Amino acid sequence: MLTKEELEEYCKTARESYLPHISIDCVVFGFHEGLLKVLLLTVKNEGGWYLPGGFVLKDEPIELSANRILKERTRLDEIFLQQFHVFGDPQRSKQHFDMYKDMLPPKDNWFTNRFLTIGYYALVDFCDVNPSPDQFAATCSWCDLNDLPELKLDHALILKTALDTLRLQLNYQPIGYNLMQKEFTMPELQKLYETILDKKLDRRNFQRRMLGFGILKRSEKPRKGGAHKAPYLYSFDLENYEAALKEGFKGGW
Amino acid sequence: MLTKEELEEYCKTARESYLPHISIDCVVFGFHEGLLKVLLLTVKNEGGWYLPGGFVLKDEPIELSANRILKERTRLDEIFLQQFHVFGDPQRSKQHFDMYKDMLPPKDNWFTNRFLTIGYYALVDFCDVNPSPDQFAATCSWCDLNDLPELKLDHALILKTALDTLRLQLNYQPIGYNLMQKEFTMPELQKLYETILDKKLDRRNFQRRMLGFGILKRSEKPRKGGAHKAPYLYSFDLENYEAALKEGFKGGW
DNA sequence: CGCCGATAGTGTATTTTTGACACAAGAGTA
DNA sequence: TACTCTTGTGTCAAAAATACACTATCGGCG
Repeated sequence: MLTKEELEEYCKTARESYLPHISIDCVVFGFHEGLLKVLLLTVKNEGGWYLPGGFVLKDEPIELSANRILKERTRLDEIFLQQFHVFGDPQRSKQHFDMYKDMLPPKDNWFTNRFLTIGYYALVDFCDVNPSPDQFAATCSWCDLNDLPELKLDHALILKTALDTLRLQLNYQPIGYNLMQKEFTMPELQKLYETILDKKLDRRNFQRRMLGFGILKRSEKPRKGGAHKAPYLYSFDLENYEAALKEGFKGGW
Repeated sequence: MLTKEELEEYCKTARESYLPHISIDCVVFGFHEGLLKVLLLTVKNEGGWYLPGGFVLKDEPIELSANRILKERTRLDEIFLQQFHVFGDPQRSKQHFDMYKDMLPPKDNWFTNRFLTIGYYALVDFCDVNPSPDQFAATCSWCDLNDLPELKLDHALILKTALDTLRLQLNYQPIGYNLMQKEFTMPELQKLYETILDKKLDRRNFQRRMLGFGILKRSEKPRKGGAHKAPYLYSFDLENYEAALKEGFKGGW
């Protein structure tokens, strides 16, 4: 929560720099140890969790806005970002900023405006990311999708919509490629599919089908270390992968 | 094109009523005689074709905006509308309204603002629609998708994106239901699928598969009149249809 | 009235893909 | 070396997709 002076300063800058009434919220997905994760923030001096979000500069393409916002708020840069929905309920942020309501007259107060928010989902390699909060955030951390805290605003809806989109686009977007590490085992990839689809898959049929797409390259050396049979390592054959995505992977899961 | 007085009046009303920097454009699809059609407008005293579009009232949910805009501009009401993409290039409308640029100072001039536009696609029963232009439009008419005029602004991109979305969502949205008349023949439905997918399908396999979904009811009486064997009439079994859509029709085309 | 052309309805053999399942192989551990 | 756990691979039956051919019925025409 901001002091009156901070609020005034912030609102002034915001009005000068950003398009009014428009925001962007990002759902950043990562995958680690068989679990889907989302990057969430908490705000200083305030309880509750938020998706990383921000505003659109007056002369900035929105794709770049989304990228910039993520970079500013989480230090992530040049990652896979995909617009998925606009949330335009006039009430969606109405009560939320009540705390600032009386500090400034409505016409000066950026936060009592109505905001449409454009939802983007992002896919990152969990291991590449070292979440670190920006000046406004107290914390920035990965949360397990199965164990989410309560989210502020309509961010739970945005998150759910992102997840539904992910599920629907699994055959048309490079989701595996962007969420997995460079090299991975077949069981790890299967776990990702199972998590996104929320459904158990048969190990052998999954492997047959995946290999059938012709988008995987098998590395010579298996991964050692576990107390079991060493699994082969795979990586995506980017050329074939992209060609296959244009058609979509046929068949359902 | 507006006179200076009309422009002043319009800008004043717009600033009072609408959210700035945000617009909505609608791609209205219809299907008639085996061809996909799109509803396009021309503007009075100006060449060129546009998608029907408009603005969001300050306190209006965007879904209602889209509905209202279509109603105002084309008299269509309560039709299937689906948000599909936001177009946010800062240049997308920059040059377009140059004709109004010098009539009013930039801060008063609604049209020299940057606009993000939210794309909606709409599906209507062609026969229900009697296109009629509103006060701003000179004409409002169906255009064949294979024979489109040149579109203003980035409306060609918006239209193409809508069409791509339609193709991807064919198995998840009630596209057939909303584009076909209440009763239709199997070859007519097949033609719709062929048109959207831009691909020939086998008559017999199409029929078997469609019937296999269990979403069609066959009417007792066939359609008479043509100089050929009378085809059966079908209609959608709405209950099964909606249940099936939740899962998605499995398999590709 | 019967034949023709065109379109619609239905069936069947073949191939491909899915789904279910079992066993062998390798790596660490006791 | 035997055991456990996990991964890799093969096989068979069922289901689905594909390719293709025949029959039925309408209106029109001689």
